[in-house]
Amino acid sequence: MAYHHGNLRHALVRAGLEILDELGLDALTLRGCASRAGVSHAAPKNHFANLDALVAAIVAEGFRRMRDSMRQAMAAADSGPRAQLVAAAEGYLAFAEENQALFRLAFSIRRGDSDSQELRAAGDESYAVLSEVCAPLVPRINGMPVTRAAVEIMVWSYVHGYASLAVNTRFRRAEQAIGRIPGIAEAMPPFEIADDAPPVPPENRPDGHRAD
Amino acid sequence: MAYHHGNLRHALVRAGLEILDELGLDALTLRGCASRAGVSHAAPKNHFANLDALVAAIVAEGFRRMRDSMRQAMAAADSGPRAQLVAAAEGYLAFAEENQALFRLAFSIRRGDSDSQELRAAGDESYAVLSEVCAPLVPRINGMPVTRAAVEIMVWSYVHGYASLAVNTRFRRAEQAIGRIPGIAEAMPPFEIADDAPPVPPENRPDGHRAD
DNA sequence: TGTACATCAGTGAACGCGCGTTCACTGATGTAC
DNA sequence: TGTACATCAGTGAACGCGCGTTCACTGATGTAC
Repeated sequence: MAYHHGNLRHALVRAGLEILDELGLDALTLRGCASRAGVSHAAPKNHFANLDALVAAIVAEGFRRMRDSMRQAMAAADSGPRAQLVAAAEGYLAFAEENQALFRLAFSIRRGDSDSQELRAAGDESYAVLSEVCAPLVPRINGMPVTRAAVEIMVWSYVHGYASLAVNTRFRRAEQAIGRIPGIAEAMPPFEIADDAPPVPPENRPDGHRAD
Repeated sequence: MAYHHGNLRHALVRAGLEILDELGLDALTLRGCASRAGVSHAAPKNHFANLDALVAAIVAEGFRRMRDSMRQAMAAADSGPRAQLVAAAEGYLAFAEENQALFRLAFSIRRGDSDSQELRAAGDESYAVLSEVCAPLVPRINGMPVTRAAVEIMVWSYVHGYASLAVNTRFRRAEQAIGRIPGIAEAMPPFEIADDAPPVPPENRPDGHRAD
């Protein structure tokens, strides 16, 4: 390998993802990433100011993969709103199960105003999928109108909670007895679905993910 | 302070809880707990074989406090099954919000067959509350019968997901716009409630929390 | 087209830090007689 | 009731480890002329 790496920044993120996958969260260090990328342990300094910056880049890539996982499941499913909602949920869950350490990391780092542009954008892109599949849901609970944000939070809470428990606890036996993401298809949304609902344009979506 | 501490084990757990609360997860070390408990850093060895053992004891205490938080909310609520379910959910959420680092820790440590008896018991006690308030829910979704475990997982996923997102992300503005735990009262459970349902005896409860 | 030179992205040794752990020790406690 | 002694729960110094960070350096790259 040449003295100049070529794309060390990207290689470090890749190394970090591999380390998370193979060795877990505790093994994610600057030195470890550098070593796996085949450079000296001081080299990352040229691309990331500190470990937090590298972690942010890794998590951003995680959010993009999560988005891709949802999109992929959606592409393989029927095009109806309900099928798309279910598919997005299953993509979310699949990502969590296949990238456990990354999933945990993504939802345990402190997000703040100082987040990198990249991290914000990746998080938003992932959330946008959820928002999109929630769009056909009529924002009304038992006849009472609610906000779109409320609809999204309810769906997100359910899917995220299920994924989180699946990754962090051991209720697998019970899960197998009842099928994946029970109720998301038939019962979870107490919402009606307007099958011909137009998608909500991005600028009208609540930014629940970053709201505060 | 005497040479013999008296109840160093308990003091170390207490110290750990304080450290979590004040300094966060990263600051939770054997040395830190020892220091805060006012003993030398080698002293914990007499009570905990290693950091994991201390963490297990801390998390066990966390689960007991979580149980207490739910019980307390339930005691302050109406006695009807629906009110009790909502109260338990709010107790769960309140615990998560008031003990963020502890909540994260409790659901991020690897649980396994080697878990201490204390940790298992505490986790079960906490889960038992959830199981109890789910007991009046008729295990049927859209007319289709499901297992009790499925009911519990659906409710738990929703409540846990909401708590988890509230702690780990920033959707507070949206939350305030729609009220706490939206839908748990009116809509979350797609289950009928049998108001005169007898509580499920413990031995018949699925052990979803530790299922595998 | 070739040369000089500034800039960039690496190297590798060194540093200090806090961590868990070990170990010989010592003071306090409690029990046997 | 007093004494001997085993046991227990601490102390404090020392160790090695991996971490992030610093710093003088050097090899590679690309641009000006």
